[in-house]
Amino acid sequence: MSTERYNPQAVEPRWQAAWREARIFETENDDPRPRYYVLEMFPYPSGRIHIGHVRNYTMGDVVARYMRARGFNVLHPMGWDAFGLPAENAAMTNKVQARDWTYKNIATMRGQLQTMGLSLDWSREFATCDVDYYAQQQRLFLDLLDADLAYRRSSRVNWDPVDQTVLANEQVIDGRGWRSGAEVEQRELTQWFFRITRYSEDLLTALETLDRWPAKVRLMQANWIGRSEGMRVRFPLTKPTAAGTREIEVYTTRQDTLFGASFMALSPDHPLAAELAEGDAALAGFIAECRHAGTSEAAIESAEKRGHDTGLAVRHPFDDRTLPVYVANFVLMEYGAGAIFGCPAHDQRDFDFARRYDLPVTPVVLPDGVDAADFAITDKPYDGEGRMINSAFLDGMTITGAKDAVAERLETADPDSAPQGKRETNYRLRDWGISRQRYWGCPIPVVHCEACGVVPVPAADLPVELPDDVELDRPGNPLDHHPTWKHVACPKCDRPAIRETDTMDTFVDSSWYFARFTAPRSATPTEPQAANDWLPVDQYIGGIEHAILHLLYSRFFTRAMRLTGHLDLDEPFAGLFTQGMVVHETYRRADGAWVSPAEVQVTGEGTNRKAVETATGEQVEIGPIEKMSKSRRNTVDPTDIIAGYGADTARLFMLSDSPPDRDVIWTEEGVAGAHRFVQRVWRLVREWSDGREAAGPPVEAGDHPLRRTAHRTLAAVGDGFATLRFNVAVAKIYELVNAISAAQAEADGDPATAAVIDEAMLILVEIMAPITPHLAEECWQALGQEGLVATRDWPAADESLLADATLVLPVQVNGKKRGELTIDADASQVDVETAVTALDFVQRALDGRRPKKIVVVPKRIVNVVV
RNA sequence: GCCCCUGUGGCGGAAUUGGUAGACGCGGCAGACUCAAAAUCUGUUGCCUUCACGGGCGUGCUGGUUCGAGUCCGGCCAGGGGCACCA
Repeated sequence: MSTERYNPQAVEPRWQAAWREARIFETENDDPRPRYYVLEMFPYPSGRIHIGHVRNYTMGDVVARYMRARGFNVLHPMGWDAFGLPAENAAMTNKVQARDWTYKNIATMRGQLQTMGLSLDWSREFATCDVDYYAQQQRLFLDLLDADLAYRRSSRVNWDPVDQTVLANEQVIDGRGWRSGAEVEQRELTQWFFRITRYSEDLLTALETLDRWPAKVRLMQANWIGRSEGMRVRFPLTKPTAAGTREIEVYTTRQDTLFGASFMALSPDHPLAAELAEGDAALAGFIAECRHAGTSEAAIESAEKRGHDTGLAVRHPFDDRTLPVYVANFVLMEYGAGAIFGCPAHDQRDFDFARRYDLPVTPVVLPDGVDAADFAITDKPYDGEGRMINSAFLDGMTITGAKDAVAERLETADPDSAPQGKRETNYRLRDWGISRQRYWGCPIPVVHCEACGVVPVPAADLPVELPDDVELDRPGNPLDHHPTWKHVACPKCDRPAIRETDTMDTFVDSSWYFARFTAPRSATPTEPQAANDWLPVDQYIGGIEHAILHLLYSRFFTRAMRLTGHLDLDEPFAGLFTQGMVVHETYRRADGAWVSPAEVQVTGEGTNRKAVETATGEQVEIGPIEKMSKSRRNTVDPTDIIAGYGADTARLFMLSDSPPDRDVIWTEEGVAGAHRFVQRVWRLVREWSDGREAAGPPVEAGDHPLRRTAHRTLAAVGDGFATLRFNVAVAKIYELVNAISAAQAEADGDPATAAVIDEAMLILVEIMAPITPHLAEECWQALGQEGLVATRDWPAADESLLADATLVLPVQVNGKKRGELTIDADASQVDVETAVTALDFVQRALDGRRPKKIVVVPKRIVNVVV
């Protein structure tokens, strides 16, 4: 008798249709079961799904299917992050509309996702470029404006003079525009911002409540927010400037080192620097030079600490010294006070500056255990702990003590003058600039009127729709040079006015989509009840590359939506999982051209592995394993894999072996291995069901080790799914299959054993269903079961089978394993000690002496110390 | 420069969270079936030593805590990631 091979091409579409017809994945908001919201970061519709999507959505799908089996009303939606620059570029290159290109891609990718057999609620699907979606986003913008969380200000931006557009920092490569190649200028432009800094402290402290987030992501966000405690200190100038400036305010976190100060430095953008430059051509030149300096990483790293002496001086607050005032290229206007005092002995940057300009270096912190006479700062500043020296009333204090003492004194004003300083907490986090001079994004719904200023578009006039007929061939903002679009009547005074032509950063779109999924057709941005019921997302899954931007913006936006009454919670994602990338080795021809894996034949082992280009027979070099990318041509098309092996094989492979948060190396052998397992399970099930009659009529399941294995596997796999340790769950499933095969080989027609195998088979199929859902349905049917596995409740593991009646305990002598002890599971500590002492090898080791100690760890191990 | 993570067989990795290191898979080796191949099945597979029973070593290196360390602590080495003039 031969069993046909499992044919995924025929089987998978059939079950996908069955699920669709039964509408089992469409979720109702008023379902009485407890809720569970699983979400994977929605894709950008670039054209085709890639293998990273397959991994991401498979993980989410296993969680969704598992939680559904556990009795939850599961929300598992899908949508499209559909605005963005690639659509504009494609439109330009291919002479199509950005909209058409985007929706065509969405259709393609939806079809591809549907071949994966995902348990998605497609009835809630939307794209962020749907007018319905961005109309609601415009309402949110108006609410944020109202709440003073959105505002306009002038800001320095990267400006590409050829494309005539603002570029994000990520789009500036070595000081040049990534597309045009033109040298990027710093330009002062009026931009829209979201006031994320209002929540700096809250966004930081609330990280502690996110206990189901990776520690790494929380740490990255904490560093990004960058809280530091210090103080503002005012230094009086020895004489007022011509324009009447009398003092300089600085920010410092090291007020303890005040007695080590040897200079003051202003940012080139500091108002006082500008004031002085009016009468000082050399200074004006220096400032211009600073502004011109590159903003690329390399430029900053190699930039020397340089300054320009203004000739001014300030008085030290605690002694009668004066300090020279410089304008220095390394001081940022955006942070603190835009001015610092320099303490060269204890700060690398200040040290470099002092060496260059020959300023004094006075140590004021003495490391513990070092003699003051032996301590000198020679080639490196000291930034560690210690006690204060050379610091008058601070001498002998710790750094912390000195910080408090200085703050105390500076904050306490003389009766007839203002305090000289004030404690202040600063954050690295900046407000979020959302203006983009782009076409394919959500229009910012305001109008500029000469008489009335910035006027919000009235809610009744929303949405502000994007026009279809834009010219993308000209440089600059297509909305700005559209002939009619921007010309409107002022909503306030009805006189001719101009629409805002900037659109919103696409990160705004993805900052609230998870809330929209809870009521995707609502006429308001959310239905607060639905949002509050579903949110926070119980399990969010996506790439680590969004650790800061998307995840921080979403946390801010949730707070903003709470303030404006759209939902009532702070944290959008209760559980976060960051999955690793899919990587593949690279192949390169002698002429340097990359060759795709599909065009290569690899043979041999280890160092003898060779790759040959199939078409030419030419040997190609096997390069390092890298993230799949178009430029390296080391991508694998999921469509080919699914067409060749089936979705279940692709899904199984993605979850096998590699822990889900680590990178997985895509190999042909690995995929083939997963496919072999799919075939093996099918063969096992088919042969069993075909031969089942021979095993006799069903009887009570016998007491067979397979029963224990099956129930333990059931418990372990459920646990693996719940904790997203899919690779371990898969290994346990393999073990169960091995155990069933072995039991089957020995069963030999025994009806009691056959009944145990029957039970184990059903458990196997049910625990595999979340991973390989099509195979599971097919097996379920082959085993003569009714209905769909997809709608089955997760089977309950029999607790009594999870523990053994008899244990085999490892026995150590002096911490080294020397043998085993077989004993009843409920044996007492004394029983175990007695039994262990009687063992041959223990007797030999004791050699007549009494053991010094016997350590018995219940149900685990025994250690005899002699 | 600062901060963080990781290091286990030929490879991906597991280890009940301080308790039998190497589960499971890939690869290898040996065998069965076959005219042959594919597919499938069985056995074996950390290193050294021994005819064998057995013994020794072994989780990057090094020291420590402990009856017991892959797991905890100190120092070092290597690889990866984040931030980057943030005062």
